[in-house]
Amino acid sequence: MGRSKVRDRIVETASKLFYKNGYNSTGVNEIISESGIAKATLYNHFKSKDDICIAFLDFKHAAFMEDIEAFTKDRNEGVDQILALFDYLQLFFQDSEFNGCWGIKTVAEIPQNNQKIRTVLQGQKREFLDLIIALVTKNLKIDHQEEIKTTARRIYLLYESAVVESHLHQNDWPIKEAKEVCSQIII
Amino acid sequence: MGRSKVRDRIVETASKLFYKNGYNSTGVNEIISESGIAKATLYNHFKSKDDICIAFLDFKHAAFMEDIEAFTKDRNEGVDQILALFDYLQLFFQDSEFNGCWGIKTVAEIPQNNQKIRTVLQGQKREFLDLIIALVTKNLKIDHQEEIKTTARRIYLLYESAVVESHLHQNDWPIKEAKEVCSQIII
DNA sequence: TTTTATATAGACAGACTGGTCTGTTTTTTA
DNA sequence: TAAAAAACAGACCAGTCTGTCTATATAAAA
Repeated sequence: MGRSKVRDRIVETASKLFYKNGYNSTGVNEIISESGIAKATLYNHFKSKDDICIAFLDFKHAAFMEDIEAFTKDRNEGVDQILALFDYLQLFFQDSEFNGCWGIKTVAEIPQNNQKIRTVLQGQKREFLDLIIALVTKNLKIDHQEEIKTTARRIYLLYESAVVESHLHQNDWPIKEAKEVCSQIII
Repeated sequence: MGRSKVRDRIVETASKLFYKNGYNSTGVNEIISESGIAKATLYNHFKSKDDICIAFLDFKHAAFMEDIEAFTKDRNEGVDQILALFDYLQLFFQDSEFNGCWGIKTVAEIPQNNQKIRTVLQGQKREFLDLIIALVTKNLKIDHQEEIKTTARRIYLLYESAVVESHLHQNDWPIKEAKEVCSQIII
């Protein structure tokens, strides 16, 4: 998707800064000085800071989906592939750059009326839910479509709370507990 | 705790605006015009906007703890009092003023380095967890202290995800699913 | 080589922010 | 009634922010 080298560098730099310091705490001047490009160049590629925000969300989401898909695929088929979600999160948590859920935090920062960014995030979470649905379908022997969906939703909720709460409490007990509840659900 | 009528009015107005429109989107000028007080008066009661933020968090938290304690107490002893947490949330969700978790959203808005507000929120979540521990102790016949804590933490996680995700998806399925998983845990 | 597109640096506009200060008026207390 | 405390209005300050603009340099395409 990278339409140009310069554009990629902007998105990568902005993503790093947005995730580390927050959307509102990161000014466009910081983005341009950090990525070593001119302001006019930035506004040549993005019509507004909000547009960079969407590119940031897309960038993080795409990397996340790719990573987690690869990570789960490496496990033995069955419940392991589902529980791997929480092992992935555990690694993510231990990373020094872990800073919670970029999506939820970013949406919390933007004004209420900015529906576009909200919609983008909803779509991404929906995609993540679909990934879990695929995992459940493949790894658990469940007949009813409705039960698959329900199970996936519950795993999704557990995962999401594990991200947010491990970040908030600066401790990995939410990840461990969420994984444990998950295993109770799927076994 | 209301040290004065004026102070109370400031906190109530600021809380309403912070919760509805967000912390950064609400300026002190808006707070003073909405509450009909002078700017000097505001800065006579609070040394900075951050201080108003803490008062806001305290105000919302105190009301929440009081409400949820009263709400659960009204149910029959046993699992009902625990599941009532999610019924309370369902009512909260249906309220036109529902706007997610004020704490998580506010902390997401403030700069990384503002440790004070983070610490306040952690303390409040810890208090909420203690409330759940008390509920579990009272209503479930669990002997081991460690198992009580573990159970409470899991209920806490389910509740938190239900708040955040029902808000994000603008739908109450997270509340229903969280409640269902909770009942599986405690029965 | 000339043209065209895209990069550069950085000044600038204009709106908005949190917070201070002066001076006046009202309310409470003694 | 006199004194003290706390409210008022609002100008003002210093700084931040996004986004625009000018003018120049570079690199690719014709």
